[in-house]
Amino acid sequence: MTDFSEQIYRLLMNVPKGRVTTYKALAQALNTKSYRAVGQALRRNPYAPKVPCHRVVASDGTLGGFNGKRGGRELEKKKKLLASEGVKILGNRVDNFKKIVINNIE
DNA sequence: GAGTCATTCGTTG
DNA sequence: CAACGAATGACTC
Repeated sequence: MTDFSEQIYRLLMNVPKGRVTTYKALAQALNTKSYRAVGQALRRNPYAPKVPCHRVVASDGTLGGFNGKRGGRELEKKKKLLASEGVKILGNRVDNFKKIVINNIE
């Protein structure tokens, strides 16, 4: 594992349940410009249950990569999971995203 | 060593 | 208002 993934995992851990993060925020927290890299590490999910990749969404509040990329049926699952966490999903966007999104991770 | 990728921003139609 | 392309850095094979 790389320090990069380690940092992401740590940041996700700092995101309380019922809240979501954006790739941009993570990338900024890691001081990187490649938002993709963040998603890449999450996609592999080096830390399966510890890194709730579904809690990470695009900067627009959309589901981002989990949408229509891989069949999309997992998307439904994630949507439900997020709703279960307190994050309501409208279509493929996060409700109150602006309120639950964390633009600034410690 | 090369290819791929879960994004984002900017510009143009 | 909407859509397309270009840029970037990391991870995997």
